[in-house]
Amino acid sequence: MPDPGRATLSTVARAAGVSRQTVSNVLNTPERVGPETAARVRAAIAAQRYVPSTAARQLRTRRSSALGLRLQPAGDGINGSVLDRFLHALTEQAQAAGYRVVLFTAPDDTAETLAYEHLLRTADLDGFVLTSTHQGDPRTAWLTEHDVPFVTFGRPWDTVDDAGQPWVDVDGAAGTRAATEHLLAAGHRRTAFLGWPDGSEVGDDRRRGWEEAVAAAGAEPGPRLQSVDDVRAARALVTDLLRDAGDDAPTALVCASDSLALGAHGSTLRTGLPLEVVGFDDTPVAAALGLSSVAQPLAEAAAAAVEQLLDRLEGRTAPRGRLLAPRLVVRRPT
Amino acid sequence: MPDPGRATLSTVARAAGVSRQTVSNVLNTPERVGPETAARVRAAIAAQRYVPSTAARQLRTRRSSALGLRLQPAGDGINGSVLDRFLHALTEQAQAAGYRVVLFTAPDDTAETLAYEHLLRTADLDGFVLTSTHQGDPRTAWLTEHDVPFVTFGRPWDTVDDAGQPWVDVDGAAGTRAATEHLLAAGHRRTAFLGWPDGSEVGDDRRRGWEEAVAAAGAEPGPRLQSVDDVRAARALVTDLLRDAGDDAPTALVCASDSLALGAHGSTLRTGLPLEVVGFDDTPVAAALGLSSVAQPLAEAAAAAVEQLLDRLEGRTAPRGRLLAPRLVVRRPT
DNA sequence: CGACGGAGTTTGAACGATCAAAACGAGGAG
DNA sequence: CTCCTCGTTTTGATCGTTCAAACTCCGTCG
Repeated sequence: MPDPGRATLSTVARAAGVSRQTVSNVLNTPERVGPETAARVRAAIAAQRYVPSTAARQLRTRRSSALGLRLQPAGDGINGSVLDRFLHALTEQAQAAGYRVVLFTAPDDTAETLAYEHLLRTADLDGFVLTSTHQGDPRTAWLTEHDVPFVTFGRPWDTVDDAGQPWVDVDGAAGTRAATEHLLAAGHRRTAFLGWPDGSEVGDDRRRGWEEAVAAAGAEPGPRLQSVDDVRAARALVTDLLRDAGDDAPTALVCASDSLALGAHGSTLRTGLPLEVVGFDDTPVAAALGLSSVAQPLAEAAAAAVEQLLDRLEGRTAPRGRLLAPRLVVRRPT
Repeated sequence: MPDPGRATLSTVARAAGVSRQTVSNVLNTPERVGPETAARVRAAIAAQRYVPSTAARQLRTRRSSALGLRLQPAGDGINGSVLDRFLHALTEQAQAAGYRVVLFTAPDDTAETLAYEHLLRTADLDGFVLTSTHQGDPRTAWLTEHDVPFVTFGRPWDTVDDAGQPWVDVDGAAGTRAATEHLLAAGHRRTAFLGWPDGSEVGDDRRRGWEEAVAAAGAEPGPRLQSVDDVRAARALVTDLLRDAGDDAPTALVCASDSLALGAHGSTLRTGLPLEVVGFDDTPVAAALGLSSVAQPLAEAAAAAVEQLLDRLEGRTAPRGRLLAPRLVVRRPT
């Protein structure tokens, strides 16, 4: 109820001395409008500060210019800030392209598919952005089956039926490879890896980068540790390693996340033993502690995600799938 | 385009043998419909899985059932997770009430008011949720002037013209008071406070809680430190304090944020001097390091914010402003 | 010279809901 | 028996846009 005399197509048309449709054409299909008429209409639009009503447009075209994103439960929170930054960049990119981001929550992936259905019916969302995809994800299957446009932040890990879905991801292996190469170049002989339990696609990918870099350098691989993504668990594990390994102890450690890196860092402070730690995700915690970390190009990822989704939405064909290179941020502990 | 034969009021009406309007009445003004008819209609609605189109409803009623929220630039990131959790709870609460949360970004507060105008015209947002309000905030003034409903997470700090705006906030002073009392009860004699530079409303509020608790206990206040909200700066400051103070050194420290607490904690690890640190916001970092911290009831705050905004939107009158009590989470360093 | 074609523009009908007012039927009062 | 009222249900108009088809010029071609 802010403005009683809101400008509409008709008011603009009247002012410009043309019909509704012509005004509409100026906005949507300018090539159909004569240059002189177009100028007159544009002037009227500007004068009345006319902006089309998305509601009316949506009703007619069945497109809402809105994208849905499920907000995950906060989780660990250290790594959580990754999604936070992604969300920010995503909103910015979508906004620049004339789209809005609408949030929703769901307790789990299955509930999320129900939410899709509801949102599609009520809000006519044009598409969805999925995060944290994993093997056997019920969400991509549902969306594909119902022919709903979407893009995933995360590769389609299923070897089957990744039927040309658009996706964006960051090359985790390349990140840990760069981290490992950096450590080897700095003179470290034995580098260890601290990752998550086997079976997590993202985790396995990051471990692979370390393995490859060690092998490529012809170095002897240090121990390969596994811990759930928890600071204390990681600290205990690393402390045990450092105490028991003696002279064989690695002098550098590549971690699959900053949570793990924070744990390892705590262990070095406690034991006083030297261990250069590299984390993953370049969270504020890593920055605060002066830990090197692999930074995901989140703004770029968000931009690519929006681009892919819009390509699909607006009927353009484009290469599907985009793997971005992360960047190692080198710091010295302070 | 998911379902060609989408259910509408008309299809439901036909199935139930009534008119469109009756179906609409069943949903919006049930008291006007006969009980037997209502049952029949409801059955048809369920059978067709009918959900009203927000676009059509919005076009007619000029209400969108959507709330806008500006996503702040990530900032520090340690404390950033606070807004993240608030956002999650807000989405959940809004969703439960049949509202959606639409995001947008803006580089600064002034640009944010421009975004309001645009969003109101195009998307017909019903209201806004503001975070991080401060003195002389141009946003609340703009919204009030244009008669746009909103609620702030943060008190109206301006003493003037806080014209009964609805707001929700957490009692920071109560949080630091509880923290200080906890420390005093644990036997600490000299407790210090590490806050932000004077002039920040939130910071001053938190400091006040510490001062009051110390005074109430008749204890001698320890030093009052000021640092920008940065881990390294805080660590340096606390290290200096511990080294220089000698026997007078405080044994406990109340901090205005977990960033500061993290810095102080690092300082104790380095110097080896004992200092019990309490943080603020109960971020994952505090949990990871085993630091006590004051937890904001974010879910409750989000619920209260939605409630206040909806009271306004749906014409109910209710008390404006709600101050929530935080909760001290006590941990022992691990 | 009339039919043809195409660029530019207009008209009427939809999209799916709600509002306002009218219509309906049954029951009670005069 | 008629009129009125009240509770319930229906009808027509409307929100602001886009689609599809029609219309108007005007130049060209057979």
